[in-house]
Amino acid sequence: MVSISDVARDAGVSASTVSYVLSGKRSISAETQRRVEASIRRLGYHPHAGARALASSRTNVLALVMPLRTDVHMPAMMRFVTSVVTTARGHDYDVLLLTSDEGPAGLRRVANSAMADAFLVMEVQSDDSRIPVLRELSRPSVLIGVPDDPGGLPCVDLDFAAAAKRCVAELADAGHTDIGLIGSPPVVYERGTSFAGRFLRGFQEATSGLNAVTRSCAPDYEAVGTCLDELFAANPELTGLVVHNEAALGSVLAELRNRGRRVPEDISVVAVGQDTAAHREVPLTTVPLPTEDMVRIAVEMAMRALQGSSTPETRLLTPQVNPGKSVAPRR
Amino acid sequence: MVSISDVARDAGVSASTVSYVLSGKRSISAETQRRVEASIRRLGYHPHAGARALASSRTNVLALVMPLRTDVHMPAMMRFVTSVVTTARGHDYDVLLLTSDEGPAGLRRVANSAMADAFLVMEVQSDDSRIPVLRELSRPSVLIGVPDDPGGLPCVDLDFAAAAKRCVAELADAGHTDIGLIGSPPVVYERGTSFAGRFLRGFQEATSGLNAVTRSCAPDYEAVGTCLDELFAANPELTGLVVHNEAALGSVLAELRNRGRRVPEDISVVAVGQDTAAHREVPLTTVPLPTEDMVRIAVEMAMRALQGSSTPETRLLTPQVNPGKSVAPRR
DNA sequence: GGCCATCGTCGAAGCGTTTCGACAGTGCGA
DNA sequence: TCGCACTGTCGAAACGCTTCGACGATGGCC
Repeated sequence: MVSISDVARDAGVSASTVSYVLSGKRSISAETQRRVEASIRRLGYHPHAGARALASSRTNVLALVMPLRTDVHMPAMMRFVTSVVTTARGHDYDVLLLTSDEGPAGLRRVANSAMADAFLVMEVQSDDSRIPVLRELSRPSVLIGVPDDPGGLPCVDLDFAAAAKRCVAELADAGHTDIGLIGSPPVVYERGTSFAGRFLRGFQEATSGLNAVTRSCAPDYEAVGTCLDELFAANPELTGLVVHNEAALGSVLAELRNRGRRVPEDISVVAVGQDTAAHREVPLTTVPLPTEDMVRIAVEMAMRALQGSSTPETRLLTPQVNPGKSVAPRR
Repeated sequence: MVSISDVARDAGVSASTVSYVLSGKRSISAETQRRVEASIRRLGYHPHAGARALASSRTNVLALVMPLRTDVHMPAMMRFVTSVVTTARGHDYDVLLLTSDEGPAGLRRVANSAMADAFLVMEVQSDDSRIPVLRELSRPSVLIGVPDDPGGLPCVDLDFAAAAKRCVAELADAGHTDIGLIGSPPVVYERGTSFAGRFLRGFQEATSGLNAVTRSCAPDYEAVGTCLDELFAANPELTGLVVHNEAALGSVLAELRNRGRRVPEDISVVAVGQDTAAHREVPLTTVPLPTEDMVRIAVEMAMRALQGSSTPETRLLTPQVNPGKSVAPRR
C-alpha cells in the first residue's frame, strides 16, 4: 500500500506538505503543488480512510437508514437509494447502508464507532421510533419525510397537501366535479405514515365544493378491483380519479380498461409518483415525487449541519404537474 | 467519545486486555472478562472503526457494487440490496453502497483507501467491464451473476438453464406441447446479460421435441400486447407460457385476461422470479430467484476469501418450483 | 523440589493521517 | 536599514486501536 510518506519522499517534501496539498488548508507554492500531484498520480496514492478518520474525526461517509417496513414501493425506494449515492459522491461522500432492523442499537453503533458523519433517514413515519434515538446521537441527521414532531431534526418532503390540491385542480380546471381518490394501502394509514394523511387532508380540503369520494387501497389486483367498484358505486357520476398509490397504479389502469372505462374519454386520471411504464397507451398526467430534489436538499442539509452552521428546518417542496394526456375536459 | 483506555481504566486492566476481551485472540480469565464487559456496557463503548481499520487493516465493511444500467427490475434489485445488508450484519459486517457510474476509478478508490475489505458485484454482464478492474484489486470480490469469463473470480447465480428446463417440464408434465416464452427485454439480450441467454438456451434445449416459440419483450404495456399477439399468431395452439420477465409479468397477465384467455383454463403460465402481487386471482406457479440463498452464499464466499482459504468457484443454484394454480392439465 | 509449559496480563510499538506550532525566507512600509 | 507580516514548509504530537514480545504466576511432571 502506498502511503502519504511514499508520496512525500517521491515529491521531495514532507508528509504534512502532501496533506496540505490534498486539503488545501494552507497555502502551497504552485511548483510544490504540481510535484506532489504528479507523485500522487504516478504512485496511484489514495489516503487511508481509517487513518484519515482517526486523525480528523471525519469519515466522509453518510449513513443511509432504510425503512423499518418492507411494504413500501420498491422502485420509488430504489430511486432514493441510487440518488443518495450519486448525490453524496458529488460532495465527496460515500454511503453506508443501514436497515432499521438492527434497531436503535444499530444507529448508536454506527454513530459511536465513527463509521459515518451523518445520517439520512428514509420513509419517516408520523411517530417514528427512530427519532428519539437520532436526536441523542452526537451526529447530525436529516429526515426524508415529516414526522408529527421533528424534535429539532431537519426534514425534507414533498408538500403532499399541496400535491393533492394540484391534482384536484388539474381535474377541476377541466370541469370535473365528481372526483375519486385511490389512496395508499390501509396499512400505510394505520401505521401513520405522514405523507398519506397529509395528502388525504389536502384532497378533502380541495374537494370541499365538489363531490368527492375516497378509498384506501391495497396494491393487489383484487383489492384494486373492489376499490374501483366501491368508488363507482358511491358515485356513479365519477369522471375524475386521483391515484396516490404507485404500486396500485398499473392495476388501476388495467382494471379501468377491463370495466370499459376509457382514459381519458370516460374518466380522467391524475397520478402521484413517477409514471414507470413510459410507453403507456395514454401518457399519464402526474405529480411526480421529486426524488432528486429531495435527496439533493437532504444531502445539502446534512453537509451544512456538518459544517456547524445550520438551523434545523422543515422543507416542503412545491409539487409540479407533469402534463400528460390522461385528463380531458368533462363532456 | 469513550475510548478503549477509558474502559481499561474503568475495569482496572490495561487497554490491550480490553482489546483481547473483544477479539478473543488470547485467553482471558473469567473474572477479568466479566469486569471488562460490564465496563463496556456501562460506558456504552464502541470501538472506533477508523482506528481499528488502521491498526488491523480490517474494516468490517463490504462494498456492494450496483449495476451500470438502471433498466433492471427494481424490486428484484432491492431484494438483493436489503438481503446483502442483513446477511452482512450477520457476519458483523456493514455495507458500503457503490454505483458503477464512478467507473473503475471508484472501485480503485474504495479498495486503495481501505474503505472496504471485499466487493460484492451485482448484475454482472457476460462481458463485464468491471471484471478486469476487480481482478487487479488487492481485495477479494464475489460476482452475483456469471460472466463469460469469470477470470478467477468466484460467482454465484441461479442455474438459469436448469430453471428454463424446470419451467418447461412443469408444463410438459401437464401435457402441454405448445409452449411460448416471454423473455427479457431486447436490450437485456443485446448487452449480453448472461442469465437471459442461459435461460433462452435452456428453454430451447428443453423444448426440442415440442412446438416452442420465443419472444423478447419490453416491460411496457404495449410491447406486452404485441408480444402476446405475435406468440399466438406464430402458434395459435399455444397452451403454455413461460414468463422470464418480472417487470412485464403484471402486464402479461392483464393482457391475457383482456384477450379472454383464462389462466389456467385456457393457458397455463409459469413465471420466473418472485410473484410480488401476493393475492392474484390465481396464485402463480413460479421458479423464484433464490435471492436470499444467493446472497448468503456470496457473502460466505467473500468471508472465506478474506480468511485466505478459498479457491474461486462458480456456484449455480438448483432452481426450485413454487407450485401455484396457474398450470392446469392440457384439455 | 526444580524445571518447563501454559495462562493471563501488560507495556510499547506501530498503523497512516491531520494539525499545530515553529521557523526560515521574502517583500513591504516606515 | 530595520522590523514585521506573510508565505511556504517542516517536525512532532496526537488520534484509538491491535499485536507482539515479555514476564510473573501456576501447575504438572519427573
